[in-house]
Amino acid sequence: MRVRIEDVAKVAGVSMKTVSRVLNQEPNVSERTRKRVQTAVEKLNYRPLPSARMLAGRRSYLVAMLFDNPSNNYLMEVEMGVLDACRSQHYHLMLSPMTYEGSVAAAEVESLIVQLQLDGVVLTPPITDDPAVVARLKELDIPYASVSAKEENRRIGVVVDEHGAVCAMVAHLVELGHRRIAHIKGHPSHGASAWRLAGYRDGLERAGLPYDPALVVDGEFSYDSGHAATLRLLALASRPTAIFAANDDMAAGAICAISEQGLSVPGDISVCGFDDTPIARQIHPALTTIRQPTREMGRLAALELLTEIRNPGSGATINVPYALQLRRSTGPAPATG
Amino acid sequence: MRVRIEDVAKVAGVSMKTVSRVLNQEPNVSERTRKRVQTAVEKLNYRPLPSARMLAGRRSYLVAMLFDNPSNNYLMEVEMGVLDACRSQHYHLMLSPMTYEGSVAAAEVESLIVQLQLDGVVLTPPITDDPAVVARLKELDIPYASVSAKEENRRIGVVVDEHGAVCAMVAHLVELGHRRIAHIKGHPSHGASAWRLAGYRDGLERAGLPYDPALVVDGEFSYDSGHAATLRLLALASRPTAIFAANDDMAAGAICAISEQGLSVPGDISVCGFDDTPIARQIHPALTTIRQPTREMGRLAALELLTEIRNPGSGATINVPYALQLRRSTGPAPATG
DNA sequence: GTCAAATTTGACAACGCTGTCAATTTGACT
DNA sequence: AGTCAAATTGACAGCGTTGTCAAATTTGAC
Repeated sequence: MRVRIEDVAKVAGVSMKTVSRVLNQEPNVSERTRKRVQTAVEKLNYRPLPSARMLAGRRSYLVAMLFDNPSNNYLMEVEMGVLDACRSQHYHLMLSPMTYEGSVAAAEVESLIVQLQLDGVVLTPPITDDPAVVARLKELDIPYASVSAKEENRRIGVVVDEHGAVCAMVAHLVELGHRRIAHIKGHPSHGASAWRLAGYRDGLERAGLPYDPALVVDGEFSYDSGHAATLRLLALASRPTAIFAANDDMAAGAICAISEQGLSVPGDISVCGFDDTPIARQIHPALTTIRQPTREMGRLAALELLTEIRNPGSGATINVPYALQLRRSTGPAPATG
Repeated sequence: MRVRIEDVAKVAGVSMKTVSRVLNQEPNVSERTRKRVQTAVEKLNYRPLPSARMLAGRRSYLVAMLFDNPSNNYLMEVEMGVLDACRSQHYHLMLSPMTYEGSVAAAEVESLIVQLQLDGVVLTPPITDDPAVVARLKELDIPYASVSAKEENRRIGVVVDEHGAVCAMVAHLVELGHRRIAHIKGHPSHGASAWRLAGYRDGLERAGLPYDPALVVDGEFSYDSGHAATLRLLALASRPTAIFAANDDMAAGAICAISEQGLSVPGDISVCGFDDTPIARQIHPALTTIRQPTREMGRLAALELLTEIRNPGSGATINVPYALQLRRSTGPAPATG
């Protein structure tokens, strides 16, 4: 038989309304009762029936996550985090894949929000920085949180100090003796691309190394683009001894291209990436990269969104730490070129 | 202000219940009243509120997808397919990650279904073959569809002819001149592991090759397990010239292990996998493997589920085609050993 | 024209939850 | 101890629809 809020109330020895308060994180519940209610909820494995809440409240208790598939892995991790946050607050998640085409996207968002009466939205890159979508969201005055948004679009959400992370990575390469460090840029529409490039430049500057435009080539976050970019770098008169790719996929492509040319990693050229996706550990040599706590980021972004929904104005942007993952793809610079 | 069923009733000059009857195509309404009600509905542009119907009626228009993260990629693809199907039928999807621990899982499933009044469930491997979960689902008499379930658990859902696919792969290796073909098994709890092993054996038999147990080693679908298994194979007195791994991750591990031992792929040993995950194209050499239309499978499974929900007894199991993806990791067998 | 059976209709109570507002408890200060 | 405001809790009335069951109407056989 279905467990109702009334049953939980009985077990906890309080009124239905108090249980409702705990479930919805409303204020004015003593810590002691809150605990008791939570225990009862868990014991009975209670979950509020969505339709009843929607009908009684005027909210939908629904949050959507908008995405335009940058990478299955990344997305799934963020999604798990968001899911986690939603479950802990008895919210539900709607997934909405979008074909990112400017105005179309904005219209799609609007119909989603209006028809489902969404309480809020989680944005993932690159939609975080789609001006049309962001503008529409603001017009509709609906709370939204973003994961790794550019500074100007960032009001509520979560970011990592990508700039600092890249500086640290460059410092690591410099320490290994590298002086000619190349960079493969990410897709221009992702905010991350700019941050990572900026981090690269500042990293060089801090190490007192010159910035050489010839060593910076275009990529678009895909394996193939990394492969192609690397071939261009290898064709240079004076080759780099290290390559920092703006993500792991491109770094993997780079390693492949280098091997194909009969050179070794890290013997001849060191390679490093960004993201620490599974591929980083599944190529040979394993990739030195930067790990973001992707799942945790999804969780925190959703948590902030729910906070904002509950209490407009109280959502914030959270900074989460990065971590350098040193593996076998980086090593001392070769004797001299 | 929202138009309610009461307003329609007033305009049509009948009771709310009669309006409800017309709306739900129930019998026992005279043609004359039906017309009048329909006119009123159109005039007021009335749409019943979903949450109110759900609460009063007993359907939730909610479907859940249960999973225990076998692979982010696989899952995301299936999920997108399921999502697609749900959207097309105005159903909604609940995601439910599960920690797969026998009895715990079954209890969790039950509370999910009962508490949310789910109309149906989509099962993904390995949960498809969890006896406790499947049994509970049957007891609750709730429709469920599974993706790639073992034969005995398969009532509604979608499968590919994995057996045939593996036979075809073995035939491909034989054609290249391979005679000593090894197999790295998958995780024993996945139904797929058994199918793939059986396909391997039958493939050998069809080619008139002997089955040598020494060439079949345990794995568990992970990169590392593939790596370790390969080292065991390479240590054999008489090495295989080809390795068929039960999935791509293990095949990637195998290629890495082979390179580490100073051997070349496919020069010394050919390697092939199963699934055609992104990694297949992101390692060097690119992996020969078998592609399943994962996304489409999710879509079809969900579609069958919805069919079954709407019309009990009408759901079926659908067979989808596989496709051999020939890439660089397989080549002619070496001159002789 | 009558009466029972079949058909059509309606009144009203759920459905499970939250909002409102009043009742009770707590605790800081006389 | 006594007072009063603030914090905490609870009673109860909806939210918009459908299910149940009884009432009203129509039908058809005699």
